[in-house]
Amino acid sequence: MDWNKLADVLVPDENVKPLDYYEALYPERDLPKGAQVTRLAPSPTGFIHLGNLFVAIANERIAHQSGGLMYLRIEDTDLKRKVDGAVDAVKNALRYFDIRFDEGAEIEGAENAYGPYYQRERAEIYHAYAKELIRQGLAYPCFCTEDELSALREKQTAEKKITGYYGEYAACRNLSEEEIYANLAAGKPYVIRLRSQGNTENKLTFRDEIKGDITVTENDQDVVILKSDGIPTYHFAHAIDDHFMRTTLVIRGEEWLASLPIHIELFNVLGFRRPKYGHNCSLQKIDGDTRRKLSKRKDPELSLEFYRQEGYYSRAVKVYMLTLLNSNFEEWYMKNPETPLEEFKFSIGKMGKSGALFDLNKLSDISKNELAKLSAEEMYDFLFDWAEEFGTDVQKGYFADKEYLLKILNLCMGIGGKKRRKDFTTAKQAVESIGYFFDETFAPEYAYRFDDATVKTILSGFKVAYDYADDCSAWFDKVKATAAANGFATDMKAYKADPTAFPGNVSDVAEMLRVATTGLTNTPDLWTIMQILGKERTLARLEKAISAL
RNA sequence: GGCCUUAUCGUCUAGCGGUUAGGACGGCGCCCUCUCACGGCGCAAACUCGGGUUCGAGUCCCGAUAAGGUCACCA
Repeated sequence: MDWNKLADVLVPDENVKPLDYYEALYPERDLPKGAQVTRLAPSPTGFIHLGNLFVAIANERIAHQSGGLMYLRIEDTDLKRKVDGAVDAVKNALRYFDIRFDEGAEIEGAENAYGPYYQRERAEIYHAYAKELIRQGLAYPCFCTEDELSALREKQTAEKKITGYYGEYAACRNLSEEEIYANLAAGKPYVIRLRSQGNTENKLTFRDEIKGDITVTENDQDVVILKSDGIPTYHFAHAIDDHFMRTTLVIRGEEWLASLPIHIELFNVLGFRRPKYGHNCSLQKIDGDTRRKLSKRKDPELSLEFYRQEGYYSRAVKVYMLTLLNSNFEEWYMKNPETPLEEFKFSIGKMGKSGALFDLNKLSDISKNELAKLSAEEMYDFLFDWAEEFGTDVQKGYFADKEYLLKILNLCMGIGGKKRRKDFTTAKQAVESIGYFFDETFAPEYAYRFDDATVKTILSGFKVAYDYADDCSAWFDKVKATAAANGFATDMKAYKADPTAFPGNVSDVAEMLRVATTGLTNTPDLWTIMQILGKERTLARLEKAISAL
């Protein structure tokens, strides 16, 4: 058989150059010893997953910490799944979480010497190597149809054989020259398959940077390397791209572990040195009573977009990812709350070996703490940005009077007090929680723990006494006076000694006032709220509450 | 089902032959307190089950069980 001729017929690409050309075009990178070249290789499906971020952070940390670099490669070999704007979504997500890549898709300039970074634009390179494999008799055309393939799979399943295209089942593996050209002449579509030299009887130990030593068997599947449209499959593109982009370390999801034998064989057959691999466990979630990996299809609420919409503070999400990624991060962060995250010594060896369950509680806790570090101005900006994109029109209106809002934020964040409050978890929640400061969203559902008559006299009594000019203690004296006038205890010790001697205490009176002015039982300091609200509005709200009784 | 991987409080985990099995989130209780928070203190809460090896096993070995991943012209 004339393999050279067959290669030219099967992979007609006039741009293909000799193999040396590519080696020279993409030379070894000149980096310090130990520097790692990592990559982010999303497929542009338009869905940015929390898992993508998880892996991205690990890749980014290791690259930059080692003095190396991380690049962005778009794996767009599957036309069917491609979604417009998906690359922008990836870039936006990376920017939102402040994950920098050094070269790759959409970056202009000389530093992009290892491009192109869109796989579809790299067809020439894949073709060059596919042809080479054909010439060496290590790849061949396969004319099997989808139906034939699924029939084969069913047969194998029925016979309890391992499914797939291999050995005796590889129908096109040993087609004669005449048969091949006859099929070609008949216009049958074909793919290019690897002629696997492996044997599953042979096991080898593979060292994974995350999981440690694992046993893998040789690949014996004649996997497709070039699809019928001439575009490579993931496996083939992976081997070629990570070789020529000079990747030193591939951190990817553990779903790739199963295809590692294929990749090992491909690297061998192509004569490339393999990068190191770290297979990262996927995040899981509880689904009913089983836990499973987060799935794009089933868990839209775990897309990164979800976190943006809810207004999670990006740094909080990042910190949470880091605590899951490296178990010693949390302790480090507690000791070094002010130190830049980049100074944490990220260790690939400390990455967990089993999948973690995503814990929204923990994220909320981290969010509160992160948000409590902001100044009122920073909080204003954060909330403003969120509201602009996701808020209601009324909520957008909150930002019209910046001075007013800043006062509210200072109060709700406990700025100026001994301790910061931690009332805010997300932008959405924060904006909703301050709604009572605005008449448009002040919609109280008065719920008192005392009978209407009592509440009415207390509210009325306080309203008469209230003076906007009172300072905090004068104001509270009036609260106490109102309480006393109605027989309520003003001395908590006395009240606690004998609660039955009083109808209630000052705290109950304060709660009535709080409910009347805010509609809520939980708010920051009431006196300050009244100060912010202003005299007119405070009085109006008291009046409204009284007349509602 | 085959193959690979994993197995410590509800969750994330520390542990790397001798520990009262530690921390964080969540839960609960107490204190502080005009409310709510914040903060402080405390409580409950775990080594999947069998066999070995060893003076001694959460830690090493072997099984069982369970869970996860994967078996495409998708990545």
